[in-house]
Amino acid sequence: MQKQNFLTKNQQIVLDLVEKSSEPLKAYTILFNVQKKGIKAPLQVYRALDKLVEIGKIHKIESRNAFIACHNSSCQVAKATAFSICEICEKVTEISSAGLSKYLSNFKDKDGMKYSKYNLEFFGLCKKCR
Amino acid sequence: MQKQNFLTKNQQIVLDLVEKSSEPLKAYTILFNVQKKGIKAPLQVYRALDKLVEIGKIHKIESRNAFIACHNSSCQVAKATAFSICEICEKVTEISSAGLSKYLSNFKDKDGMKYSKYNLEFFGLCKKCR
DNA sequence: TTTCTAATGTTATATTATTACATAATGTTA
DNA sequence: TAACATTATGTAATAATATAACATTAGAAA
Ligand SMILES: [Zn+2]
Ligand SMILES: [Zn+2]
Ligand SMILES: [Zn+2]
Ligand SMILES: [Zn+2]
Repeated sequence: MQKQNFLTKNQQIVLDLVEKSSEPLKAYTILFNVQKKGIKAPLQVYRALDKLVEIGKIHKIESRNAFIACHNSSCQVAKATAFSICEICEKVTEISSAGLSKYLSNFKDKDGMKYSKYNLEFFGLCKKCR
Repeated sequence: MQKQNFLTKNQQIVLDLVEKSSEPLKAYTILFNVQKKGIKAPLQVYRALDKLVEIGKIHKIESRNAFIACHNSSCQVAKATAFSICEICEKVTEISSAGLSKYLSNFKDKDGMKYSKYNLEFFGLCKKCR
């Protein structure tokens, strides 16, 4: 096996695919596309995805059950994520706004809850689809 | 059938259950609990849920695949939602903050995307679980 | 009444995700 | 190195979530 800070074989295979993709990929789409690389079962994909999400290399778009590579060095290891999603073409973009992340990271609700993480998804129409 | 602004029988049955619940309910939990009322199939539940989400009576907690009744009159009919989620006890609370909703509704990204909707989920530990 | 639309009922199936268990690789420490 | 703990893997089976397809019915609209 490998050290913590390196990716294992399956993790690297999955990450390579997700990073090459211009759109969020679903778990079974990933599975289909990595079968030629020796990954045979859903669980192998899900395990790799779990780890990659945990270390912030990819993010899950919850409303789409799909995964996208992180292209935002300032997203604090999967703890603070924001995306824009076009409801027509389904294009997803990771939002990188210092103002937004600062605002949300500092947000306190009235119940005194202590937040360690957030995920924000904006929906609308992208430039092309308007 | 009934007029648009009234709920149909199945919609009302599902809404009643979700409103009575102190926690988000999953679709199949709902199904199980409304079978005595005559709802027999998943699709009947999903159709009711879809409509109730559409009109803002309930919200879907995307990260949990679960549904919660709206307790926030100011949430613009399912267009602007924010929740806090305790990662230990799984308690979910709808956040009702004028400042937050104003900030997010006015948020513009650099790609010039026009947003019509957002969903925000905060994760952390609630008072009790800290 | 006729026609249209939205909701319903029902069956089957698709999609997404996890449990369980056996094995192997690596890290840790004595 | 040997012993042990931890993490990753492989595999099969199954659970959980969600939708497709089609027939029917209730009400709205004209
Ligand atoms: Zn990121
Ligand atoms: Zn678009
Ligand atoms: Zn609400
Ligand atoms: Zn809690």
